Amino acid sequence: MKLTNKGRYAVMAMADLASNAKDGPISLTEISLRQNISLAYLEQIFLKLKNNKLVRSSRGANGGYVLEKPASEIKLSNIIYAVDEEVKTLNCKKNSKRGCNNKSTKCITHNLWDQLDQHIIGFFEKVKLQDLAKLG
Amino acid sequence: MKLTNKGRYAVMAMADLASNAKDGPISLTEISLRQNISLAYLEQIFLKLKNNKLVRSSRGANGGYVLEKPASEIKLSNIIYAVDEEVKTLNCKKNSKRGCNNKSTKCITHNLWDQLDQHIIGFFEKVKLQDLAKLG
DNA sequence: AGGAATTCCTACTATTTTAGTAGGGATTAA
DNA sequence: TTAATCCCTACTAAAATAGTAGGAATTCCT
Repeated sequence: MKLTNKGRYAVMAMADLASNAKDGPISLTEISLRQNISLAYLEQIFLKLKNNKLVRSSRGANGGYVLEKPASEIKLSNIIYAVDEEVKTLNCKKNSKRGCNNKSTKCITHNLWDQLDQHIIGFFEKVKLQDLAKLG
Repeated sequence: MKLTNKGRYAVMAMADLASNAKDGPISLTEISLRQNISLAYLEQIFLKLKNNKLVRSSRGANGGYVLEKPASEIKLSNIIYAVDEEVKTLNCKKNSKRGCNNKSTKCITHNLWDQLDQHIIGFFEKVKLQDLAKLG
């Protein structure tokens, strides 16, 4: 599973959005200052969040982002998935001669890693953005 | 959490040791062939496994490795820990000005990530090497 | 005694991934 | 018209990963 700073930043930023909700949209500049994440990096992250329909944007001055759905309906797995693309611990490389080639006894750990993935995904499926906002 | 190929190889190799146990020690050459992992890489891995008292070695011709303890007493977390050193998803960097500095509201995800670590560790704590050997 | 098999140990290196920067364009409110 | 903001792509530096290389030490076997 790719679980990096980018994923963490995304969760942080979304939690920020949720807990600082106001009338209009919230600009990345604000989030950048509050969460101490570089603006340019946030832009990249929000591009993906937007493409995954987790936030809605309005452009121009006073523009910014708002949650696309209520915080109670956004699962953390959605966020992680949006920015990290794959929610798998490790791919047993398809065309590699090394390691797992997914047949018979070669990769005894294959199933194990799959199970772990499910575990992690399950964890993030359970927690909603709303749950996090309470902590902030 | 650092959960890479090295960790997976380590688990594979240990499972191999467990399920191919015979009278004498098993050489890395054998494991290398069976599991399709380079010998030199296996050597590095087994150095760590040995330092962590998971295997015992005998040198020289006909040398090799045996499990230090019964497979029923070796937890996967022991193995992962031995080769990957840290079992944590992400460190909120101590001296970084970026991201979490672990005070107040800055890092709302800090606790979350800690919980996830516990989840993953718990997973690997439950499974014993013996459980894996059955699969192979 | 000598050769082959094996572990032991350290250092190096190529590749990939991550994290972040840079720069310019498009849009909108005031 | 200007400033703020989103939008988008490309680039880059640093870190981590995966693996190689090479030789030393040890032990078995003939």
